[in-house]
Parts: sequence; structure tokens; C-alpha cells
Amino acid sequence: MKNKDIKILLVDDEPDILEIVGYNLSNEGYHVITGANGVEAVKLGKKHKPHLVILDVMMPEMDGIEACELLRKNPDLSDTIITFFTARGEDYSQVAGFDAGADDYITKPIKPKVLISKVKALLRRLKEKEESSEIIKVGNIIINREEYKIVKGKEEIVLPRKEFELLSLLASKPGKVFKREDILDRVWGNEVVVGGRTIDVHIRKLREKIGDESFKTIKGVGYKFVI
Amino acid sequence: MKNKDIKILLVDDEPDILEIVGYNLSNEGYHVITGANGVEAVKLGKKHKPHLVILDVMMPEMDGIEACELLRKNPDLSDTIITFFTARGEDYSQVAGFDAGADDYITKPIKPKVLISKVKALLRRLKEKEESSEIIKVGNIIINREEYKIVKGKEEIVLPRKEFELLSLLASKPGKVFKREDILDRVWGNEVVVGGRTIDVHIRKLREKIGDESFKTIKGVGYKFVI
DNA sequence: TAAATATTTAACCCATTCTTAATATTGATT
DNA sequence: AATCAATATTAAGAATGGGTTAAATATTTA
Repeated sequence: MKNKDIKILLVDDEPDILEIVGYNLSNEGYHVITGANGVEAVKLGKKHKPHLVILDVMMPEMDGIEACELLRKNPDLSDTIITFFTARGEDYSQVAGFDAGADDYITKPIKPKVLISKVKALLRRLKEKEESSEIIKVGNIIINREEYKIVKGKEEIVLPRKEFELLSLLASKPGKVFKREDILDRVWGNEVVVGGRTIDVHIRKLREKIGDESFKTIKGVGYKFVI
Repeated sequence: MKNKDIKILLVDDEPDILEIVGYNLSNEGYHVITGANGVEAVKLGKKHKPHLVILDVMMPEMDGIEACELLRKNPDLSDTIITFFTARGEDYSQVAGFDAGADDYITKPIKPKVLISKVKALLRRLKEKEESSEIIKVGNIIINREEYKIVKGKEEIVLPRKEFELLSLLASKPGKVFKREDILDRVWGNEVVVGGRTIDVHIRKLREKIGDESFKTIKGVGYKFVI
């Protein structure tokens, strides 16, 4: 996603702030939308579905806290990051702000450079959510290597390390036969020497936990995972 | 940011050191700038705005400590990491160095491999600084890194530093398993060696204070924070 | 400087995980 | 079908690795 496609809704009742901050954000290539109070914030939020909302707390008509609560109620904006724009020292606003569903806050005054890097950090958060990490999906099984978690259908299966690694290896290429020596190399590491039956025992455990039908033995060669 | 874009200012009065260390750093792809004394360090620092400065302590003209103090006064270099390069045993220099605003120190002699990994660790710190937004929200817990404050529900929880860092690391990616070695790297720093049970003890404290259910152990791997 | 607090170490325990070994079964080959 | 080598099964024991605690150090604070 390019900066041009990223929409930032900036809401503040001081025109100067809108001007300066808006200018800096535009300069970075973001698509900036501005509003002057809470009512506008809610209206513009609904209309534009911005990726990031920067909300001043103290505003006429409707303050930032209330606006934030209303914005959060809109399911279209559930992935939107909302951050408050608050004068240093207005501590109460932070607490109230988080209750209202804000993700962060930015203190005024702030240097343009710092603001930009803060905005980038917030948007990076959004990006991370989108990017899926090391996840293997096969049939109805999802293997999440980052979380060390297996989900089969609806149930979560907990596997000890060696079993997890073995399954992950076999499932990384369903259908492919992995030779016994390759399995030893990749799951046990080629410096460790274990007896010949160790793999079998682990396969057995997996068959018990994941399902017999998923693991095929190729006699004299190795094993494969089938869907 | 690619290595090519990372500028390292290396300052030492011994040409051999500049040669060897500089070679190793260049080899990793870093953009290396070298200087022979404190005066040059300050001049080159101002000019190039390096991301990392490696400063020998004992140098003619102006020593590393003084150079460090001067570099620190430059607001452009506020994000720059400064580390001293000191012969093993020159203990006083470490103390004085930190007073002068240094972030770390590297002892001579050092093997190229160790040096590189140290530099990487330092640069990782820089990256984290840039990236980490100061507030992490997970479940009903708000971690405010800027104020070193934890709020769980309505109550504020005070955590000592290591516990705080550990929690904030784990909570930075709920669900993700952090390997023990990664935790050591990122909370303790990879140069510090602590006993095997240290992490456990801190986890235990967190479990007491935050809630047992939030910290899951993945045996043989590490820990994860779950909501 | 003393007192308080934080951090690390060390010792021990316990549970889980891994491996082995002994025996049973399978399947390819003749 | 007999044979034989490879794999399956099982249970037991070994090894690993985490949990817990208290005491020893370090560090910070008053």
C-alpha cells in the first residue's frame, strides 16, 4: 500500500494546527482529511474510512473522547487506529481516551519529524496485522510456527517440540516423501545421533493426535503427509 | 533500512585498528567513516550524522570521553548510538563514558565475529527505538513505555525494570512465542550472561503480578503472552 | 551510608518430553 | 506361502527443561 492510498483523518479546532500538521503529513504523501470538531470527525470517519485518526481532545461541539467512542462503534472502522492529540500534562485525557477505545496518544507540541515517525510507527502496526507470518495451512489443519500452535478444524492441539517440528516439516510439502535421514537432519539436527526407532515413535504420537490417515509410510524410504 | 544506508563512524588513533575493524564493518555492507582522534570525531559526526559511533577512549588531541560529550550536545545526533572502544581493564573509562552519554562499550581486543554481532545488536536497539510506539495495549492491559507505567483494568501496577521490559517484549506481539535466547538478547542484551533460571524467576514475578493465565510456556522454546 | 528494592544465583523438585529396547506386525520379494 | 528386513507398538527409564524458593549480590533511594 502506497502512502497515497493511506487516509489520515486529522481533527483539531485550531486552524493553525490543521494547517501545519496537515501540511507535514501531506508532504509525506499521505491522503489527509481534516475536520474541526467531534461532529465532523464522526461524519468524516464514516464517509472516508480512514486508516488513522488523529483526534484533538479539547474541541467545541463534541470533544475527542466522545467522538472516539462513536467512531469505535462503527464496524467499518474496527481496524482504524485512533490516536489522541493532547497537550502535555493533560493526563486525564489519556486514561479516558483508552477507555474510549483509543490506541495511542500524541502530545502537543510535537516536532514535524517526530510526528512523522510516530505516524509511521502507528501505520506499521496496521501493516503488521495484515501481513500473515509463518503459517502453514493444509486441509483443515493450520500450523502457526510463530505461535507454536496447531489448529485442526475448531480444536487447538498442543504438541511438544519434536512432534511440532516433525509435523511442520512433513506438512510443509504435503505429498512429498521425506526420507528418514532427511527428517533426522532437519528435525534432530545432523550432529545428534538417535536410535533408528525414534522417528517411528514420534510419527505414532502424531498419528494419535492428528489422525492416522494423514501420515503415510513409504517402506524403505520415509514418510509423507497427505491431506 | 539497508546496511548500505547505515553509517558507522569509527574513531581510533591506531591505523591498524581502523584498518581491521573498518574492513570487517565494510564487509558487512555498512558505510564506514573513520577518524583518528576526538577532534575529527566531532567534525565527522556533525558532517555525516552517523547512526553509530565507535569511539576509542585514549586518543591524542581530544579523548573519546570529551568527544562523546560534544557529540551528544548536537541535537541532530540525539538518536545516534555512541559506544566506546576500550582496552579490557580500563574500567574507569566505562564509568566516565556513561557519564559522558555513551550507550555501551566494546572491549578490545575483539574478534571480528563478535564485533559484528555486537554492532548488529546496537543497531537493533536503534531500530527498536524508531519503531516502537510507546504504548502497547493488549486485552485490558495498557503498557506505557514512555512513562514506564502499567495499567491493568483500573489499577496501576508498578514493575521493576527487568520485569517491565520482559512484559513489554512479550506483550508487543501477543501470541508470538519468544525464544529464550531472543528474550535474553532483547531484555538482557547479548553481552550479558545470566544463569539459566533468571528468565523463569522474572516470569514467575510477572505471573504473580499480572496473572498466571497470561503467560504460556512452550517447553524447549520460550514463552508467549496471551490475552 | 544505610536501608530498601531489584536482580541473580543456586539448589532442589517435578513434569514433560524424548529415547530406548523389546516385541509384534507388516509387506515386499522370492 | 515363507522369509526377512523394515516399521509399529508399547512401556519404561533417561534426559531435559521449567518451577519454585531462599539466599546472595547489586543497585537504587532516602
